[in-house]
Amino acid sequence: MDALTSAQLAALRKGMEPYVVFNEAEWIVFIQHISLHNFKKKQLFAEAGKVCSHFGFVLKGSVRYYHIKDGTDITGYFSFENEYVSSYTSFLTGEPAINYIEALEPTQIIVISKKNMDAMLANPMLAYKMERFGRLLAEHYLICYEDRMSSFITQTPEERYLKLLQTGRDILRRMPQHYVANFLGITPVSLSRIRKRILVEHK
Amino acid sequence: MDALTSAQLAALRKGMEPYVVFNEAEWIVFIQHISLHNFKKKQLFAEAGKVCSHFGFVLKGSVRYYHIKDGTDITGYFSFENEYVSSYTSFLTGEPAINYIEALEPTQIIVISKKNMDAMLANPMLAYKMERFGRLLAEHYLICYEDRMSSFITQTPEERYLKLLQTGRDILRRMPQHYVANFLGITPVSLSRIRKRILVEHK
DNA sequence: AACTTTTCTTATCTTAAGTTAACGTTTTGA
DNA sequence: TCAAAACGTTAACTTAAGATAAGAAAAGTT
Repeated sequence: MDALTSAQLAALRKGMEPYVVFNEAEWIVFIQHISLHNFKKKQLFAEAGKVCSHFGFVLKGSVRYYHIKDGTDITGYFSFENEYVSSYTSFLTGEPAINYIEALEPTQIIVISKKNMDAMLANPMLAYKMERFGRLLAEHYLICYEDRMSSFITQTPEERYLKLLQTGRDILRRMPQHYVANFLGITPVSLSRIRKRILVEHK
Repeated sequence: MDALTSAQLAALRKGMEPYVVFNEAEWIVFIQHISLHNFKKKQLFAEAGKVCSHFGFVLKGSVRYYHIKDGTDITGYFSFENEYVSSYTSFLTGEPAINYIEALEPTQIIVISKKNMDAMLANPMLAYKMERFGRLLAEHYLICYEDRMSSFITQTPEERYLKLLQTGRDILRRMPQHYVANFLGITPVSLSRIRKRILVEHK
């Protein structure tokens, strides 16, 4: 847990801008509620069975969300720079998480604890903007999930992969293929076949 | 579009209680921004290609969310009494919806238009509580989606069905099976087979 | 009550995904 | 730098889901 540089603070402020804009006085109070954490590769940000009592903003690096089922892990999601990260359900409900979140590389995350988040929501100086921030952030993820859910309902794995080719550059460039496969709801072997099928068809 | 009875207003107030509690003065202003709509069976609440500029609270009846793909419709979700309904992504972004929402029976829905919602968010008397309501409601659906997404990533269709048997009583009791099948991400024929498999195994 | 439509099951056939294992390649880290 | 681990592809086999069609049962309509 280290002090934040002004560049790091600026990155966070910019990352929050679509959701909320603080004035100077508010910002000074706000940044007293945050801290910087450095995660080594494979270090856990959240752990199944434990309450995830914090959420974060990824400054640098990336994280992987995964479940463990029958001894093997299954990747469900990723977060990259300038994205938020948490085991949201656990953070919001206070119940133990059912998934793990790990750093995939050395990763810097600005962390807000549940306790500090609640303190800000209860602080008249910040309450309104924090409610708004929370609303817009939750809505942002709601939209992501709605899109992802409907792709599972209406599309085949192959169609989902083709869509990812168009819109998911970051994931495809930076993630090992077997993680991407899980993310698409299939096995690594199956994704390998789909890729081959596409190669042959489009040549 | 009709006037609301006091019983209907009470139902809404109770339905919002987990998220926000209004005092009398606030409530009087709030209810000036809502209206009651009666939907006949099969009448549309939202339509693909059109912006869904309203959201609602189901007083009575039920609705079905569906996509049309290659000429056939695929059911993605349902809302019942005391639940909220909207093509959220469209409502929140202002872009055309990609899905339809229809009443499955004569259905009463209390409707808030985007315009009125924005007016309340801009009204100092209601702004804070509406932001909070919006946050908690979005978080509620975020949690639902997270749960549903992880079931698609980590479970087989059969496992999803078994889970629905435990927790989805309303859906199973009130929805035709071929809608439930889509909801689980499979075809009606496939669900029929899964049901048979389970029957044989557990006897 | 008679008729139509919807719903569910069943069967057949086709297609694709899961499983396991082997192999070569790349990456990692001690 | 060298051995171990991780990764991606391929193959063979198994299992389950998609597509289509037919028929029975249930629900809805006139």
